[in-house]
Amino acid sequence: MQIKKYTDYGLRTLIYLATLPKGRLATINEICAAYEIPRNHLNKVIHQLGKEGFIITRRGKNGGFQLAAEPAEIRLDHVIRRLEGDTPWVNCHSPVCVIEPACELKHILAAGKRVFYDYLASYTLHSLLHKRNELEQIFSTREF
Amino acid sequence: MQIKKYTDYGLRTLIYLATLPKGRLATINEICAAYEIPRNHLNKVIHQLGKEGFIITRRGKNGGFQLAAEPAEIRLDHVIRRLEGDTPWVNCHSPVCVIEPACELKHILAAGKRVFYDYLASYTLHSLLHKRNELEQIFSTREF
DNA sequence: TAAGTACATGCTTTAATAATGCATCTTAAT
DNA sequence: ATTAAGATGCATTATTAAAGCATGTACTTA
Repeated sequence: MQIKKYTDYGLRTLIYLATLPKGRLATINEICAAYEIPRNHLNKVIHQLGKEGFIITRRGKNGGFQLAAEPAEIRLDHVIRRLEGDTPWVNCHSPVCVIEPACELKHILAAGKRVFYDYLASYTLHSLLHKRNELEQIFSTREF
Repeated sequence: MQIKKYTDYGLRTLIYLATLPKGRLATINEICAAYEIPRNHLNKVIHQLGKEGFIITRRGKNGGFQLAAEPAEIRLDHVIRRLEGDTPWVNCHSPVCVIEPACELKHILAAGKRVFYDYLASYTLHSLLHKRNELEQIFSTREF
């Protein structure tokens, strides 16, 4: 039970973007450098963030990406659900569980999962910027 | 984000035990057979269930194990927390995340995790026995 | 319009961890 | 003593996430 690095990288990307002046594009290289994370993996994360509509990407020279909405409009439950994948937290098939039709567990865990995401729904990207000044300082001391 | 088979096997074991008449011991072999799951893995699960005090194990000939308490006294949050391991749902170290000191994410996810387990705390092993008759029937048609 | 730079895409490989297998030990009943 | 049960530790396999690599496509700018 732990979110994937993939999801983590996505959230970190959004945090980074939120600290930039509006309209300024960031690049994949810039974010790899800032967080010291591998470009190839981040590549895929950025691509999905774009597909899901959390960021707007632009190809070509002087391309890059920026937030598609205000930080306060980007809900954490949405981001994590999409990046993490929204599968059940218990797998009753493959291999099949013989008591599956009589078993309540999947329903309880599904409800628990809902409760978890409902809680996250009260937070947005903006909630992650509480120490925005510190974040900016960390990033500023890392860029070339 | 999915519970481990290990945890799943533990829950299934408890469900099986709860359908037995009080005082009757089950064996690892019996449960592997009932669920068609590998003995070696279950072995470790049973051992931990005993260590954690959810079941009482007895070695030696005619040994086995039984529930250590009434189903209604065995809380699902306790069982899952122990079997699943109670680590944070996001890993900010190894490798270290450069914004860790300024980042709110871990606190929000930790709170979400608490909300999840608080929800599970309203359920017990008894909650999993809603279709007890069906469960017993499934088991009875599987035993030798 | 050619060159360069950025994201997009698909495939392959590696790493991490869960799951399983195997051997042996310990305990208890008969 | 023998047998049957869980306990324990190490080795192996399977699964999946993570990372690497190669190349395609879009867009800017000289």
